[in-house]
Amino acid sequence: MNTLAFALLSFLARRSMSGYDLMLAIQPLWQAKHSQIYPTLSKLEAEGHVDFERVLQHDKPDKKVYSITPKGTEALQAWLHEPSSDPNIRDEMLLKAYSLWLGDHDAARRLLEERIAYFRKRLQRLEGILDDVQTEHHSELDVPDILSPVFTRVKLLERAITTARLELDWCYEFLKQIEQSAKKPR
Amino acid sequence: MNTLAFALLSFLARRSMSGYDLMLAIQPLWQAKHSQIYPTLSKLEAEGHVDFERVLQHDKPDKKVYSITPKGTEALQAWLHEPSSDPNIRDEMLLKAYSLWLGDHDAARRLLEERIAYFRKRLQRLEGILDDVQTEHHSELDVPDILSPVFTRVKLLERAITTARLELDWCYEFLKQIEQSAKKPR
DNA sequence: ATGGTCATGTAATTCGTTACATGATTAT
DNA sequence: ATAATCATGTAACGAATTACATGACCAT
Repeated sequence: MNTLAFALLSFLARRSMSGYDLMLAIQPLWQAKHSQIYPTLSKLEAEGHVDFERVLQHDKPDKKVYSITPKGTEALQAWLHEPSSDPNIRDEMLLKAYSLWLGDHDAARRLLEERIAYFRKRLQRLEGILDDVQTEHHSELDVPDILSPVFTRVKLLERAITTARLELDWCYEFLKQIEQSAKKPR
Repeated sequence: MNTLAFALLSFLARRSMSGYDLMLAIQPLWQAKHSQIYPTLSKLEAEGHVDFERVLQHDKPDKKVYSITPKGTEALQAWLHEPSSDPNIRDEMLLKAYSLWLGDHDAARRLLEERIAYFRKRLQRLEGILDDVQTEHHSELDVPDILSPVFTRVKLLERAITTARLELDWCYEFLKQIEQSAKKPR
């Protein structure tokens, strides 16, 4: 079982859903296309880690609703005890920022503005989700309880929001310095 | 040309070095193993984006020192103007944190302590490098100048340091909440 | 009509990791 | 002796993206 398989189990442990739902839900934590998710679900099913029920829909296409099995839950719990591999960040923008000295102020500006747009959108989405979760489960969140699925979810949402804000701040400051640098006579 | 190829050009644009040196230097910005770097360098050489000189060493094995060509610099500059793909983060630890509600306090503790150790080490390394760069180029950094390779490098180092500190803070707070949660009778 | 969402799959290709291979020097 | 660093490469495998394929429903 690879990390994607455990990622799918992580979501199915919270609620049963279709491959399509998983594809959408999984994105913030582990990006994968449907072409990778469907075969992985088949494997998990063959191994007995998940099972599924065919749900017929009149307006939309039929779907397979997957659920985690006891065996799947055990595998997921065992995985929690294993050491994790180092975080892996691949960001083309950072690579370009590193070589901006070879470019012009215009390229620099566009590079950062693109990324600012991306993080603004992301921030809004994340803040909306956190808001929903907090109003829906206000009572549960007074006291930290790791054994609550809501608590761990909120922890990750908060983290995503703080990092997004930080990324935005970095972009804004860099952009400001680019404008300063552009105005300076050389 | 893929992103790795541009990553290699980004480093060679600053100074000529061997595939081995590139393998070490590239890690903070784009992780790649030597088995991927050597063939990519061969391709870049075949395309005329880089060339190399064989340097004989008496104490160590001989090496090929690669340099970027004018064609390579042009390709790199053109790449700066292209839109960047979204950042891609793969972090097993976050996935496990999301499912910690299924585990025990001990698994949670170990998960975070592992990550704390990782970021402490990383922070130290980054702060050391930034220190060296700043003392070596103090005068250049008074006024922001994007067209200076030192400036863009410092920007990325600062960013890496801030995010590492943030990650650490998040881990510490989470760990504290885990201890609180463990003490509470259920 | 044109494009978007819902829904599931396979095939081809590229990217990335692990393993195989070699060999000298230096430190513990 | 044993492991680590320097140095370069190939082969096999697994992971991930892109493209191919189908089809209904809904909004503009």
